Amino acid sequence: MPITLLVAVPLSQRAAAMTEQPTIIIVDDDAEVREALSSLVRSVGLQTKALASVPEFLNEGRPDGPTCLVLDVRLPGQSGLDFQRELSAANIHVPIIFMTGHGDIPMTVQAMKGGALEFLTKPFRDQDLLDSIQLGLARDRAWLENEKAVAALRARFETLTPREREVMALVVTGRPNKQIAHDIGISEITVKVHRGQVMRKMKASSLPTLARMADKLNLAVQ
Amino acid sequence: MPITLLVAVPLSQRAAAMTEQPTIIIVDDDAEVREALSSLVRSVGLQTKALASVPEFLNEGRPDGPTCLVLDVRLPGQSGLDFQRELSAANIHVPIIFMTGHGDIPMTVQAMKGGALEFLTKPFRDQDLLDSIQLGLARDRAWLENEKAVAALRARFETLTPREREVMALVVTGRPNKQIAHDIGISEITVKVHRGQVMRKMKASSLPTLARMADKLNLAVQ
DNA sequence: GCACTGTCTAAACCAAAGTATAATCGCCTG
DNA sequence: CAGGCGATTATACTTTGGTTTAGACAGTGC
Repeated sequence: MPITLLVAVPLSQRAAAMTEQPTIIIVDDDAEVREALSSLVRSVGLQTKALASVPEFLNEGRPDGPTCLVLDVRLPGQSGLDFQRELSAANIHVPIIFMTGHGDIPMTVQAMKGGALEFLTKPFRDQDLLDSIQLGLARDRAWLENEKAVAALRARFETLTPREREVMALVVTGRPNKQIAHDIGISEITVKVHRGQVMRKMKASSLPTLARMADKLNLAVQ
Repeated sequence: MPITLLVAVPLSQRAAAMTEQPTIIIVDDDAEVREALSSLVRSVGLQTKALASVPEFLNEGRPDGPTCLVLDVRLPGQSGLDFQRELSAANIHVPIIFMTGHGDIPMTVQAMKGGALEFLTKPFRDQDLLDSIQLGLARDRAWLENEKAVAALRARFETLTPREREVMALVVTGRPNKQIAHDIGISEITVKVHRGQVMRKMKASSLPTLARMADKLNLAVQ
């Protein structure tokens, strides 16, 4: 039986503490608009970072706390949609709210398909933007929380030796020790030893718990 | 310990055989457009049903096989977006492709947020529609397959007696028999009997398998 | 009343899981 | 080369899990 271990490696570096303050990043090439939006967002008690272009975002570094991007689709250099694609390709997950003065439907469709939270046409009501921002932050908080949990799991999984990983992959399918031993050609007692180690290292209190951890890690036997 | 069983009841009646032929439902009030689209879709070997209005859809009854809706957003009576909301509220899951001659961005955003697959502006290229339809069918097939599996699980779960469900809910948390017995105030051996029954009735070959079934059923102990 | 279902329990086992101790072997590193 | 780690195994036990057989009791429906 050929056994392969598949572990999802979610390249995101955004797994961060939940205690951090939320940050709203506003990107618009028009300084006046930037300032107005920034002021609006600050008026509801949220921390903002106003930028004129996209490269600044990557240079500035990403905040650790819950984040929401407010982007003009038409930006100098790279368009907002290109940037969205780029973030997506780099596996960087941030809720994006697009704004546009002269957008069209295909552009809107592309943005929404790409996972945009909202696509506002200027002029829009302040409250619409603020509502979207709150929704974006809520989603990002949930996402960060999940990401944090998965990262913790992965860290534990990485402390497993190759053999332990192999045994774990089979254990979570529900195969009995005897069968696992036969599958990988070792004795049953050795399987038990590895299995015990896996439970301890993964901090799993029960078999169903371990199975759910494996599922979250996309651990699979093929 | 207060124990509650939560079972998701997915009101959809669309769990059907995978062997059914796909059907594309085209709704447009313009008979010429309807015929042209219908002909286009049939030209690639797909079965179509052309309708002039939305109520017809519900009267006609829904096809059992993979389905994709092609809707003009502006329809006589109820708008396409209203209809989308209605389907969603009724928990009827069908991929929807919208078409429009005079749409705007807010309308597009609403449709996409509502889960629309595509939002095409007339005139569009035939191939764009056909591509979207194929994508819609693929998604619907996957959805139907999953729905079918969950329905089968639910059917088995419903053969369980109240006590068996209670025991199952605790078993899948990983609690040992002795604790479960204490939790619900019966003897350990009775728990074992119920547990065995649960495994047989649910056709679960192992504990992790049973746990995954419970997860799919949204079975929870609170 | 009678059959039936659901629930509960016990005795008697057998199989599987889990733990502790101890020992062997290969490999790599300081 | 000594020490550590990973992997392997054995012995010896304890604890759980799981099945079978058999009996008891309450409530439902015919």
